[in-house]
Amino acid sequence: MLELQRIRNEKEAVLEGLKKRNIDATATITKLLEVDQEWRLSKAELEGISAELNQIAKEIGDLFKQGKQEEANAAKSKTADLKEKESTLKTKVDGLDAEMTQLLYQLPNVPNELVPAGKNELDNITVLEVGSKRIYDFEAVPHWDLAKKYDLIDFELGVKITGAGFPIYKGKGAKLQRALIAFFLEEAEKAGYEEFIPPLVVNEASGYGTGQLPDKEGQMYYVNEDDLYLIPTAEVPLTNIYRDVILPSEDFSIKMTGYTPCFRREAGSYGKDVRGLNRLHQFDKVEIVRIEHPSNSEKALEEMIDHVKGLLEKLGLHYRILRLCGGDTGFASAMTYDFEVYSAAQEKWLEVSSVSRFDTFQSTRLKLRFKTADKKTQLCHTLNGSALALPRIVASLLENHQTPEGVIVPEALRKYTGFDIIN
RNA sequence: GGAGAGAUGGCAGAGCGGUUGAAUGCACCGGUCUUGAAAACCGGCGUACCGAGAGGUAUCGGGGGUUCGAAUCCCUCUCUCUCCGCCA
Repeated sequence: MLELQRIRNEKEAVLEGLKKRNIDATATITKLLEVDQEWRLSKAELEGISAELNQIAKEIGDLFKQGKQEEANAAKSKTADLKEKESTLKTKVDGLDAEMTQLLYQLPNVPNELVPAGKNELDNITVLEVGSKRIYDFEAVPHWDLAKKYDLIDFELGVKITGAGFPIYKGKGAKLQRALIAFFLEEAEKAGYEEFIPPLVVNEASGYGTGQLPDKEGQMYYVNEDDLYLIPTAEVPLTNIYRDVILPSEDFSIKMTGYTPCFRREAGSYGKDVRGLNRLHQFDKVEIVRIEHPSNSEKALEEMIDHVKGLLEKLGLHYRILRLCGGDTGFASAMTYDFEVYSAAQEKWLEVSSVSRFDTFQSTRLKLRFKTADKKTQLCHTLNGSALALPRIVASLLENHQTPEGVIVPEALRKYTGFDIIN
């Protein structure tokens, strides 16, 4: 959620920034400022009346103490009118307040100055490409066929047990999952991230905290009986650890990591994009989350990017990094870098990681703050990234490391898998 | 699932319907003392919003009610704890 203060003070800059998302927020913001203006006036009036009532109540108390019953009772009669006004104004102020919140929820984050304007993925900027497309001297096979050939993943069996999008990993396929998770966690630990194992279901407040609610309500699985949501990413429980927290000093840098399964309804997906491991309802992911002083979030983002680069390089994957354009940047994000690995077999780039800085967009909702040296409270910045999500990494590994003899396991992974080839 | 108890400031823990935004202790910050530290003593110490400021308002789990006045009374929801049952 954008800070109201910022919209008041930098209206033009906010509008200009949102244009990069192809959003003309003029109407919303004009309305918002109107409501805000009225809210402030009404609130001032309300508080004046409350003050008056408080004053009278105090006087009545004193009169009773002095035994002046009659005067006290006389004073009581003065309040009826004020109470009536107070009640009306209270309703009005609450209504305006709710209206502002509603309007604020509609506004996405303002993109960072580096974010290019643009509509969709075509406008993203490739900032780096490492490696080159592999040339095959045989027909490259897509991962879903490889998974079948080597009996690694059974998609049909998953349909039987649960439904489409819930694959069953078996044998070396299962072990590869476990190896990747261990590898990613250990790399994160080496980079200074503390490991957490959070709950896989969260309450409503947590959903609002990181911005999944109310924007993406339909994307999460919902447990009606207990009013809980299955997490779509470890970002939700990990970041919410710091909901309603005021860090005691401005000297902090919180680095968390966690492996969790992730659950996404993916309503609206269809066709080729969902083939094989490309899009699942349940998948595994190691997430990295950071909570930073505003002055450090730029550096933190760089570090996270370097971390993900390191992972992909250790896995021997050819990849590129995109700086997403305004239109492709997520609702809550101020700037997002996507990592994509090229799949020759599918003849397309697969998104394997997304690293974002949210600035104060999440911490506004989370009420995540820190104390400055002069004892003021100030909002923290939050960031997060996948490091990494498994399915498309598995797809990439299978497709890019395939040989006629089998799939070669990257060196870095072997100590976790215990085997060096899948055949 | 059944029965009971409870929810107050960073923590612990008082609180009669009327200067209680809230005693007290601990923690924390500043100071005095000390060569330094500890101890002792003095002072400070929640959050949010409105306001240029003075100041005002709200907040004792959430919501509603009674009252001139609610942390204190009533209703309701949520959560926590204890015991019993069930179970990994």
